[in-house]
This record gives sequence, structure tokens and C-alpha cells, in this order.
Amino acid sequence: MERYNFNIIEEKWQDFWEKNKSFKTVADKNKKKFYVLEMFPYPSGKIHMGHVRNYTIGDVLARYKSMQGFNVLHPMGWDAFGMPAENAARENKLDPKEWTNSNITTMKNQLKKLGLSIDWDREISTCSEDYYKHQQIFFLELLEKKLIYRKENYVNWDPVDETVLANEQVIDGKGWRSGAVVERKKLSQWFFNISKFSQDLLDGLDALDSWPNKVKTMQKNWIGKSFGCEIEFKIEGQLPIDKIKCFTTRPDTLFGFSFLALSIDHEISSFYKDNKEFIDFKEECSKTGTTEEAIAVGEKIGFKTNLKAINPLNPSQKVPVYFANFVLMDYGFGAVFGCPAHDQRDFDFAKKYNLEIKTVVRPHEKDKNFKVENEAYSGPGVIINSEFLNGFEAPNNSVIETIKILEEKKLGKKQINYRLKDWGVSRQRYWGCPIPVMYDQDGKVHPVPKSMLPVKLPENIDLNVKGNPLDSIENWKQIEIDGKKYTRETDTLDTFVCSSWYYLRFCSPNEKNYGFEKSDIDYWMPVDQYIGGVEHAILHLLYSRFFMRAINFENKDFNIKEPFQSLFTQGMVCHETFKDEKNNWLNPDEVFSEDGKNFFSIKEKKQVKVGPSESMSKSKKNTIDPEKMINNYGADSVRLFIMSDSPPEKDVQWSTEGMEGSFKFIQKLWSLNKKFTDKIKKNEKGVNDDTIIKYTNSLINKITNNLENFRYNVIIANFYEMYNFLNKELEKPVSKKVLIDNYYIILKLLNPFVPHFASECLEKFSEFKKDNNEWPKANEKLLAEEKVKIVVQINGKKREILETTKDISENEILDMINSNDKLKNYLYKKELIKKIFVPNKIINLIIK
RNA sequence: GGGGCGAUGGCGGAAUUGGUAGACGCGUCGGUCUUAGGAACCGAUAGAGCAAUCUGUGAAGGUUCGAGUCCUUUUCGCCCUACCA
Repeated sequence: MERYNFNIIEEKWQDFWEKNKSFKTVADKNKKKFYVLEMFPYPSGKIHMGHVRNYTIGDVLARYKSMQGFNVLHPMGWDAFGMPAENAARENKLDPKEWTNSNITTMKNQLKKLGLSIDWDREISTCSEDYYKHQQIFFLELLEKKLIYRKENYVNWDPVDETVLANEQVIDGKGWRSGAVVERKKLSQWFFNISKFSQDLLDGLDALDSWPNKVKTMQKNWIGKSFGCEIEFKIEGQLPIDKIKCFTTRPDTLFGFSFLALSIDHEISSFYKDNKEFIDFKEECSKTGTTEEAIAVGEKIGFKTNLKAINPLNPSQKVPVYFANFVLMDYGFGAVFGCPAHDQRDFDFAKKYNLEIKTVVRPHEKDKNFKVENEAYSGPGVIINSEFLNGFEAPNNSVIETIKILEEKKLGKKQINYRLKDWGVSRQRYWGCPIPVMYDQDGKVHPVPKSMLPVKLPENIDLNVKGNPLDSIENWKQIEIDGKKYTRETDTLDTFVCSSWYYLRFCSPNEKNYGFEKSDIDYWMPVDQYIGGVEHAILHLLYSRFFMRAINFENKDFNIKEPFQSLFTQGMVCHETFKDEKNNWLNPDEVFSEDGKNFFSIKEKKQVKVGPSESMSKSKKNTIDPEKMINNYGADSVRLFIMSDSPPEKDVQWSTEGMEGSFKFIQKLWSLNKKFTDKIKKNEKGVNDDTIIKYTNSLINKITNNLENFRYNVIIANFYEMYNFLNKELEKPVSKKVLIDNYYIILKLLNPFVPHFASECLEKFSEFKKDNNEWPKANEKLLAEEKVKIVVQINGKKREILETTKDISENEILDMINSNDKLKNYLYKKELIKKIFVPNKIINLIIK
């Protein structure tokens, strides 16, 4: 039999789709829209399996929704600014633009080879002037709305990449890309005022029903709302300071107060800047840093000042003031009131410096003599040793009551605090969107006039300089407007800014004057289904949500707050890892195995160590090249496999055997196709018509339901079952019309998953049938006619399965049981105590 | 330390609301065809037993006519987060 030649057929259909612009979309108010978006890729060179999985999931949905009659927007673009381009350019003496654009060309071709239903006319690239021009306009708008500001701040300085990192880009005290230990440096930076929307971003989460709870929880924790109060402590000492503000969630433990701790960056530290001991102490703090180990060891160290803090509820109590390494400047006021008995950090600190540990909360289950001794107690209980606070239930009542008292006495006030900090967007890099501002000779900020936008990146520059290359391009940096001299801002924007609004640009990719056109946004937004990796759960998704709010702010024409209606986070693609005897990683291509258990290197024929399956990464060399797989097995097979082995939200393990299985299945479908067409020509009498009709009908139902719930792996199993079933059932005679109608349906069901194969079969099939490409609908009446299997249990144990028509009564099933020899035996001479009957499911007889 | 998710055959995984546990695939075993097959096709495949049948969803208990699914306790694994006052 003729084998299915994917090479010819896939190329044929990809050409067809391209020439006919099959996936071009235009806004059409008469049609219901559906916006499918996958997170756009960074053009790093070649696509990887993660992309294949991400874009296949989206493509299946896009094709399905389109067959359902939706006007589907399914675009693709490039997150094209960023450091890898600059680094690669520096190493290979290339232009970052050329490097990026050549990667885009390669990856675009690879994506096309996957057969994705993308409207390539909407392709965007964030590094093109067309794109970043509008980003600069947004920047100036937000600047005018005072949602962007400049401040001098400590930043995370990556000494290897020579750039500032956002807090989120620092992992265990190291740069997320370079891995270098991050240093603290004070620089003037641009900030987006994301914290202004803390509460709104938090509240908005509740409405996002179709987002994974996991992601919502992560964002919630990141925003980190906490309820408490600010307290002003009076200060005594030799310095011109009379008070220090603290934020606390436990004002009710004020009577357990035994020290006040300040961040080393607290403004009061300026009085100690020449104090040698304090300088040494700061040095010591920076050594412990914020690494994982340091926190695990968690040594609390402090520097005692000559100041005393007065307890506002008990003015006769005066406690020492320390600088301490565990106090963060950017949370609360950079000052903490220490209550050792009920906070573990304070407890550790008090132990070290022999400070008083006074118990003021007694757990309910403990008696009057309860005393905190070996560790702090932070659970619920009753307030004790606290004068007028005694007896309050902690923490709920006691906190509220204490705040009330403090407010009455004007010693403090209720406050809600958020962990979320403003978003620092300045990057000292070349390959990013220029910030469209300039400074006059007094250093005052001026927006670049809109008529002069975009501020273009200079080309053909020398990247091999220390620091930011833009800083050294004098003829770009210095400008003159109306005879006045200005210096340009040389920092560029964090690339997360680019990805915070790209989904809007896809709606109006060619709009010249603004980032989008209102009518397009009104029609297409929000994104109906967003698909991507969970690694963007916080940053990208939170920034995008912020960006919508920022555009929305003081803007009557724009009323979108949430960009992504529904979110799906797919799992990673994994593979075993291999290491040779010298502990060098080996690519799966470099090893072979005869029994599937023992692996040997191809080069040296020596046994290699097989490591656990981990997510594919270049560093561990456990990657499989998608293009190679497509060349070997065809895009449809690769699509089929990437979806077959695991639920899309979980990690999937790449396996050669599985890949081959999918390839073989396409061949089987091809033989089934022949079987159908041959049989149609035979024109038989329809003995088996009913079976085929009902089976197809229930298949439509199953696949549609599974599609709606992203259970793609189950759908692939449904297709295997279908093959096994039909392959047998077609042995019996089926009438021509039934064959035609039902096979036509099956081809349409297959279409979103294996589009080249299905298109080819559908085209060939047009000799028998051709109407439209509409998604088949199950016939409810036929579904109701299906037979059901009723489980017969006796004393809760399964004894028999009876096949019946739907909705038969309890008496009817009892009759069937009584006439069944096997079941009769169980019931012989027994007393029936109870019957449980669940229609169409089960009957359970309890006997004695 | 805090939060979340998970644990089902040799493996990946199926199993609406509690209602046939192990769909489907991979692997393995057997067979057919073949000079040969690592191709194709057919069959078997949770464990124990000749069988009827019994036992089985990390462990222990509970609710229920009935638990992979619900509750309590517990063990292990993964992910996120991290001195947040």
C-alpha cells in the first residue's frame, strides 16, 4: 500500500495556506471573535520543544474555535529586545539587530513548518521602530499622568552584565542570567508606580475565574497585603531626632517591646556615616547578604546606638535602638519594634544581645504560668502582662482594640501595607527601547517632543565598552532643540515593558499614529485564551495587568483592566540526562542503547550515566531539536506526540518510542482512510449503519468536551480508540451514505490536531462530500439512545455488568437480575435488606 | 520558615457529580508473514490462583450501600516564595 508521504503533503498544505492567506483575520462586528494568544518567543536562534508544545496547544484551540464559526485572531510576534542579542553581538562582532532578525527568519520558518494557523500579516517585533515608537508614546503618557517617576535608589547591580536588575531578577542573591553575586549600588532610576494599583491588582484577581488558582495565589503573595498599624516611637538621645515610625501587624504585643531595630539604610544611619564601628558593621551585613545559606543560618546581628525608644503604651519603659541586618529598608518604614516573645527573629536577636523576653500572649491550652522560653510563640491566645490590654483574644480582637487605643491617643494609626514595590525599568544596556526623555543643562527632565519620536537606537556602534554603550555615543547623546542643548537619557527600558502591551498591538499592527486603534481594541480585547509557561506567573502577567490599568488611568476612552480573560499554563518538556565518565553532559544524539536500560556513548562506546528526566535545557544537553523531528516524522506526528503523553498542564517526557508511535498512527490513519474510500465504492447494504452512526455521534461529544477542557491527551487516546473500533467495524457491511457522512465528520474532528493530514484527506474526499469546515455537533437525541452498562453489586461487590437501554426502571433491572443465572445464585435463600439504584449507573443489593 | 501541587501496573497516564480502577499509548511476552527483521499484522499483559475467586490507587484510620475521588492523621516527592515586621 502507498505510504503517507508527509514531506510532500505537509509542504503542499503549508504553501496553500500561505498563498491563500488562509489564516488572515479582519475585525468583523457581525462575527463573534475569539482571541487566542500564546506567549511570544524570544528570538534566541532556533525553536525548542517548549515552543512546539506551547504553540501546538494554541493552534489546536485556534483551529477548533475557527471551525466553530468564531472569527479567530491568532497572531505571532517576537520579544526581540534583550541581553542575549547584545552578548552574542559582542562575542561575534555582529550587529544585535542583524543577529535578532536572522534568528527571527529562522524561527519563523520553523514555526511555519509546524503548520500553525497564524495570521503572519500581523507579525510584530518589539525591536522594530514601528513598535517601540508607540511604547515611547505610552511612556510619555504615563510620565504625564505621574505614574512614572525618577528616584535615586539602591539597585541590584550585576557586575558581570554591568546592569541593574529588578528584585525579581535576583535569585538567591545572584543575577538571574549571569549568576554573578549581586552588589548594592545607588543610581538614579526610572520607576513605574505599580504599587499605586496594589489593591486593584489584588481585587482584580477575584474576577479571573479562568486563571489557574496557583497563579492567582502566587500574585496574591507577591502583592503581599498585610493589615496592621504604624506607630510613632518617641526617641531620646544625643541626636536631633525625636521620633521613629514603625509598621507592625502585632501592635497588641507592645507590652512585650524590648528593642527597636532599624535598617542599615534607614535615614538615621546618616548620623553614623563616619562612625568606624558602624562602617564595619555595614560591611559585616553585606557579607551575610541575602543568599539562601545566610538566611538558613539566619544569624541576626545588630549595632547598638546611643538612642532609646519609648514605649507609647508604657512611657516609663525605654528600650535600646539598634541597627539590625534583618530589617529591610523597602518594607514598612525600615524600622521594626522588637517583641522577642512572639516573633522568632526578634527572639533570636534578643537572645544574642541579652534583651528582655516578656511573654504577653498565652496560648489557650496553656495555664497562667506560661512563659516563652526556647522559641517565640506567634499563635493565637489571650493577652497577658499588658495592663489594659489583658484578656483580649489575640490576634484578632487584640489587634483591633490596640489600634483603637493608639488612634485615640494619637500615637499611631491603622495601616495596610503591601509588599509589592514599584517597578524599576531602567536598564544600562544598548539593545532595548530608548527612554524618550532628555536633560537640560541643569539636569532637569524634559520629555522628547512627540514629533521627534521615535528616539531611535544608534546603529553600527561599538559594543565592546564598559558599562552602557549608549553612554559613549556622544553624537547621539547630545542634541539641540531650538538652540537649547540637551543630553539624552541613555538608559533603555526593561524588556518586560515591551511584553506588557504587545497583545494590544496585535489588534492593530499597522496603526501608524498610536499603539492601537480603539475600534480594534473594542472588538478583539480581551485575549480570550492566553497560553504560556508558569514561569511568567508573576512578572509578565502582573506587569501586563498593571499596564492596562496605567493606560486606563484618567482615560475615558479605554476601559480594559484585565488583558487576559483566561489563562492556561502548560508544563515543560523533559528528557533524561546523560553524563559520560568525565561527568560531561551528552546529548541524546550522542548515546545509544540496545535494551533501553544501558546507554553507551557513540563516540567512545563506553557506558554513560543516565540521569533523571529533567526539563530540556541547553546546559544539560538533554534537548531534542524540533526541526530534526519534523524532518524525520513530519509536523503532524510531532504535534500528535507532544500532546499525547501527558495532560498539557503537566510536564511531558519526550520519548523516541512515543514519537515513533505517533508517526505509525498517522500511517494507520492513512490506511483507515483507504479502507473507507474503498468501502464507499463498494456500495454495500447497511447492516452495521446504526453502530457507526452512534459511535461517531458519541465521539463528537467526547472530543468536543475534552477540547473545551484542554484534555488533549485524552483526545489523542480517543482517536486511537476510534481507529481500533472502526478498523474492526468496517469488516461488516455499511451503506455508502453512512460511510460518507461519518467519515467526513471524523476527518473534521482530526483537523485541528493533524491539519495537514486532515486537509489532504478532506481534499481527496471532496469527490464524495464537500460542504463547509464547520465543527460537527453531536445529536442529543442519538446520545440519549445509547446503550448503558449497569453494574450489579451485591453487598457492595461488583458481580455483573448488564447492558441495557438508557433510563430503564429499577423493576426492569431487578427482573433482569432475577433471570440471570449467575446473579440468581448469589440471591438464593437470602434476605434482601436494602436496594440502592442509581439510574444508568449501578444497582447495589444488600442481602443477608 | 510560609504557601501550593502531587503520589494509580514495568513506564507515561485514563477514570462527569463518590458508582466497572488501570481507557489509550509505550514497553514486555507469544503468534502470523518473511532469507531476515529493529517493518507490518494478530493476541496477551495489575498481582496471586488450574479455577471459581481473592487482593489491589504511598501509609493508618474514618464517613458511606459503595471511596483513586470526601474527612482526619502521617510519609515521601516536586514547585513557588523567602529575614515582609
